[in-house]
Amino acid sequence: MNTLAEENYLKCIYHLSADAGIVSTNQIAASLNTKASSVTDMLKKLADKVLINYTRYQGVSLTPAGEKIAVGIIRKHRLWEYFLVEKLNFKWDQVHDMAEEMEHISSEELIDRLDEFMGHPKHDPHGDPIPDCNGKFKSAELKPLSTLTVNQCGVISGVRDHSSPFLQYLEKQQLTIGKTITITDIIEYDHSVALKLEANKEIHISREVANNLLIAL
Amino acid sequence: MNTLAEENYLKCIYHLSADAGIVSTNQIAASLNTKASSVTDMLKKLADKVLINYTRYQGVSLTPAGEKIAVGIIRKHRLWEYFLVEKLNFKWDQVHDMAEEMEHISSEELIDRLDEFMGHPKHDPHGDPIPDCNGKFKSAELKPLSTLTVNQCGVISGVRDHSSPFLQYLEKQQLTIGKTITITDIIEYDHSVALKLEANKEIHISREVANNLLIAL
DNA sequence: TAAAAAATTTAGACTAATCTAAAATATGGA
DNA sequence: TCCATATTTTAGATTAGTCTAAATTTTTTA
Repeated sequence: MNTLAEENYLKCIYHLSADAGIVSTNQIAASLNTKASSVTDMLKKLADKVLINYTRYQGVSLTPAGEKIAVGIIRKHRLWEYFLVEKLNFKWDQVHDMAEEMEHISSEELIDRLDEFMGHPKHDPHGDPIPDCNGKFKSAELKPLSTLTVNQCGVISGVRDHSSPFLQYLEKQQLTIGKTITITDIIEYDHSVALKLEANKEIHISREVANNLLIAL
Repeated sequence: MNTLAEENYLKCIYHLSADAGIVSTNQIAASLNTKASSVTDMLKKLADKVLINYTRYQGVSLTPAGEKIAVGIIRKHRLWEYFLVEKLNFKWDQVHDMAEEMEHISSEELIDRLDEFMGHPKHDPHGDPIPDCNGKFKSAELKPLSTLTVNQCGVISGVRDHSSPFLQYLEKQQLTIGKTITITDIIEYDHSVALKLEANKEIHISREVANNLLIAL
């Protein structure tokens, strides 16, 4: 079908274009830890396969065919993450690298059966939505915690940073998916945030943490 | 660690040396559907890494390090096959190609947790023994059904041919792992075998089938 | 709006894994 | 034991993906 490298480029372009629409060569190079010249080579190949729209110097976007492949890989990634956490008892900060390998197992039937085995979960352990077998999914309207105001209340529903250190920090602070929080104070000076957890526990987080925590109102 | 190709060569050499001890370049080429010259190149690389014992024109065997890697891959393959059949309800003739991909997922912790999740199974769906996390396993003393004599009785415990058509045929004849059979007749003319299944059902199989069915006495 | 800076592409080279064709070595039968 | 045949290795080429360095194009800014 497609090579490992091709799949990784498509997935990367998909994620980057969520923010930007059109994605630049340098963005891809930075995201994949490779060089811009390598990216250019691959873009030509993907354009030949009609998986991306590409004109020299003008950046790229996915074609419908390319997007379909990317979403399929993301579906696999998130289902395997769910499996690793729910069935094999891994922590949410341990599963990313394993899922990064498992997302390239090719069988569609395998992933559909895995989906069924787990009861068609709607979200992965980090709160990201899992596309269904047709690639459909709706991403909830989430806002960074940093955009809330005092007394606003919401449910932790996602993260913008998937790194282990960040996830471990959240775990320690009990700031995990599904928890309800209420903003009690916002410090003008450094934009840090004080908030109340369910058991009335008060905690205080930096602006950066608040920026990377996504809340459903 | 090691590349996909290296892992496949090591696994292949492991399987071939079960019969022969020392394995020839041509045997490997035939088994991997590649050319002898490609095999020679890879053998040099594996010898440099001290994963095989290799002298030009003299065939190869695995070093302890090479065998350890091969057994690790086989452990993964068989555990994933067990998972696919027991948890995702695939048939025993459907799982080989998927496991062929999954055996290269690198995490040791993943495979150990999978092993635990499934209750440390001792055999895969085809009756092959699953090495434990130290690479230890004992293969039962199995004999091809074709070597039994009239009135001998035993339990179907393995197959020598893992191809879908053979496994599907066995399934249809209810000749599956764990079934007890008794030889009722051996036809001199073509060495075909008549046998009795548990429910006193009588069936008749060719010499070739009898050769590929492994029995524990 | 033109020069400087940044981004991108091209050119040429490298590695891993493969191939074909030719050369070298081993083996088995007369 | 020697030759024909089979097996294996070498030589040289190819493809995918990557790299560095140089050239080109775009963007910024003065």
